[in-house]
Amino acid sequence: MQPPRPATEPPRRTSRLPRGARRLQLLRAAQDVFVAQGFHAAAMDDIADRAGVSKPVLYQHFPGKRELYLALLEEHVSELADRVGEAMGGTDDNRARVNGAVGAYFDFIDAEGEAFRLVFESDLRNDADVRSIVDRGTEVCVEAIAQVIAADTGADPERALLLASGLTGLAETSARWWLPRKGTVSRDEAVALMSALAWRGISGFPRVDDGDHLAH
Amino acid sequence: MQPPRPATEPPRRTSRLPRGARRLQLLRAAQDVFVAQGFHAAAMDDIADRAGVSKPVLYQHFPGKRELYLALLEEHVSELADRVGEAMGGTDDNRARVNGAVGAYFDFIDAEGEAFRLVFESDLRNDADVRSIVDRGTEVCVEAIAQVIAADTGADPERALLLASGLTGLAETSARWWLPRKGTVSRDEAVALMSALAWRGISGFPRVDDGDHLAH
DNA sequence: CGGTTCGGTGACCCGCCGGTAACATCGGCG
DNA sequence: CGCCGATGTTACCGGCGGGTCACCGAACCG
Repeated sequence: MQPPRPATEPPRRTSRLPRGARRLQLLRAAQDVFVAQGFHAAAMDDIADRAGVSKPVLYQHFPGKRELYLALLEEHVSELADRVGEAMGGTDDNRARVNGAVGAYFDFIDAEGEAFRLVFESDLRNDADVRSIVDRGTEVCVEAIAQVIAADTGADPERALLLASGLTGLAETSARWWLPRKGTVSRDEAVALMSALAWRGISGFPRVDDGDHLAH
Repeated sequence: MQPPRPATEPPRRTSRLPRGARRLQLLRAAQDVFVAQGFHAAAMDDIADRAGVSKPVLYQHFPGKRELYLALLEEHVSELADRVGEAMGGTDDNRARVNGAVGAYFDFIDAEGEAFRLVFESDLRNDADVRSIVDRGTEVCVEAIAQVIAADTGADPERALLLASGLTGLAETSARWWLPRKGTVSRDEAVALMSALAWRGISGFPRVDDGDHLAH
């Protein structure tokens, strides 16, 4: 799993690294620690130790703990938003869109490193910047889906957004439920099942020319 | 050393209270502070201040910050689980069950005091006890729903649980999306819309006698 | 009216951890 | 070689906040 380490992995501590490489290594180490312990329980010393380096090095690359965290958060929020965006834009078949979007959530949550916990289980949601980044990410996903719903059912924007938010919740929550139970249901089967649920639900709102009688 | 206190100290503080009443008041104060600031940002002094009392009083009623938090968490997790349980047990009509369960999530999230944030946005999820309480709560909700699904569609337990978890996610996420937008869509309309989505989805899995071909 | 009790307080302790200053090396270059 | 500027390290500071101690005063009771 680890990238090809230089065979010169001696008993020595990490040899000196150029700035760029060190920075990436620190980001990886920080992600591991933040995911495993959360923001508050993670100490800067833990992160430095995990990178085989001392604390001041961290501060040579990042101005503070919060900023380090924000960088990682931003990265993974964008990742999810991109995947969902691709699922919406990559086809004209709405059934495939649903399948793709549900798959995007499952793959994001099943990704190596459990980075999704930074996004969905952040223990820094009180921080205004964190809240703003996370909320903006879900907003992007919800809006991408709502746009398709509005276009293909004629639902007014408010209701399309509400429906879309429900679908993202369906995908996110079922993926998180499934993750520790991967052994019993395969990824493809789970995605197929949840896509079927979502599709049967949303395809029940057919195209109309005025969107006023959806909720009966 | 210090001349007598500037006697201009205005009127008395809070009147004395019997133990039980004080305890309840402290719980209310703690909930307000924990909801507004999260566990980590909340200081015991904040909670005591809000109750118009000094910190040691807090420790006469609760052994520590964590325990105080756990008491509140437990309370609200049970509340949600009870509401969902009632929605499942209160009727035989599956359409009504869906409507009731979705309504339960909306009401829980729309409740005075925003206590739902303790459950769904806890910044102490790393704590083993917190995780256990929250997970157990969602498990109870998911199982209650899954049982009905399994009984009425013949789906095997694993898949019924997965479907049920998706439905809870749909309700929870859409309710949280709706909350700050109450002004534009009424509670009843939102519940009706999301119930319709969920019902169309789940009622597409009809009763069968062997549960093996649901996910095609 | 003296004393016991119980609700309540100001002041303090101390461990943890984010952040920093001062010092140590490695390696390239003229 | 001897300098210099990056890369790293050890050791420290400071404050925030959970938790505690010694004490106070109102009421109640005999």
